Amino acid sequence: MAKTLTESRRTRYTRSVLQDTMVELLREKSMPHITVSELCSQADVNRSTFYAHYDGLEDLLHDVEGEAIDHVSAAFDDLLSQSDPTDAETAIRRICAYIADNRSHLQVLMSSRADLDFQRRLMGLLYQHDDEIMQLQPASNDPNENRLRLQFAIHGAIGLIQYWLDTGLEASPEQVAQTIIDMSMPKQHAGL
Amino acid sequence: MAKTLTESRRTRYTRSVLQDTMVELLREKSMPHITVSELCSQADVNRSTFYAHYDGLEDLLHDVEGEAIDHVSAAFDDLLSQSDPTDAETAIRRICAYIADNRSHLQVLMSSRADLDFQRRLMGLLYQHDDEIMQLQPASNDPNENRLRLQFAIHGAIGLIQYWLDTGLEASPEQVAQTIIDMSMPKQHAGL
DNA sequence: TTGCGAAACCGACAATGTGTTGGTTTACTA
DNA sequence: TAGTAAACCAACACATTGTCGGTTTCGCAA
Repeated sequence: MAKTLTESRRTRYTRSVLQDTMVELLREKSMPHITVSELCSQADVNRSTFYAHYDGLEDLLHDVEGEAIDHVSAAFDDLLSQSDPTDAETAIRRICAYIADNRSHLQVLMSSRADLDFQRRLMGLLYQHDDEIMQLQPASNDPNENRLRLQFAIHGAIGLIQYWLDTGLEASPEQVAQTIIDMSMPKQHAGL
Repeated sequence: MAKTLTESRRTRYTRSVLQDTMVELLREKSMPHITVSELCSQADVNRSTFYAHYDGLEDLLHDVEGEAIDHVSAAFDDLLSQSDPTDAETAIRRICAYIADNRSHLQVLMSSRADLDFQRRLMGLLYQHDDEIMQLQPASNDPNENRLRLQFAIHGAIGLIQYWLDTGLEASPEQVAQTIIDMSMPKQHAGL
């Protein structure tokens, strides 16, 4: 959120309408094809009012994403605190279950219609827990190698989840979780 | 390319200037912040002329990507025909070497400044060779599981390469290739 | 080499979207 | 219930977009 406006019932309602409309529009078309005018008209909010709240469409989207990120982050911390800190596998399974439960918003934000910002921020979240992910892999003597593997694992996991959401969650959460776990553990090799 | 125009020295030149300018601009700013006007001014090409060749900026970008895809695809087929068809690992190593050699264009097209189209088309290319990739993995009885693993592997590989390009190719091609190979082979598990 | 035709240039057009502003109306809240 | 902040409204200057009809330039082929 860019513009700071007093927090009241009315402002909260207006913001929420704008946010919801943004998500609705993102179900139909991709970001660059959405205009402020059309959003306001569909949200039944005056265009001036929109600019009183946000700098532009990206700003609004960022706000929507932020809210989702907060939810995910909270769920994350929650799940990780519950499970044995050494048990990364359980955490992954729970995360997949969480995604399945909250598909509606995530489906839109993870799709290619929105920014890449959400994916980026999600990756940032995963980086904060990189030690748990590393745990799935055999420690390498070369720290660079670990970084490359982490990249592969995070992109792979997010890509897989995106595919999962795009295909209407055909696969079960357990199946997805297991795939992530299996694939995050590389085949051992003799080294270069 | 949308508009069909006779192939002549002049048209080829104009197209190439427009394409090059697009890539230049993409080095500075992302797609939605580029305008037709600015592109034409920088390319020193009349705006009408631009519209004689392309429907819009996306169209032009698509053209640029198409050319790159053609190159990559050709290199792909070339590499695969040279190497033992059962030897996927060698092919991956050669692909990484190819990327390192042609970094300049790929660096831009793979970045988040451009479309996601290029990534998508690149994935499509990989799908055509899914059997080679599958080869790296233990066959599963469940075809769905194979699909999920393929998703993970492809997204992981592309994400890793993107990271590699973004960080100015710090790692060596061999290192990247080896990481892809290692990570595409999942840890065995007892099944669900 | 020259001349024809296609392509590039030029200026202008309506249409659409963007931010911003000053003034009015509505509704929460103290 | 009165005051204030937020929402509405109308209008603005500005930029960009596609699309014209007309002119100039260039290159290929006779």
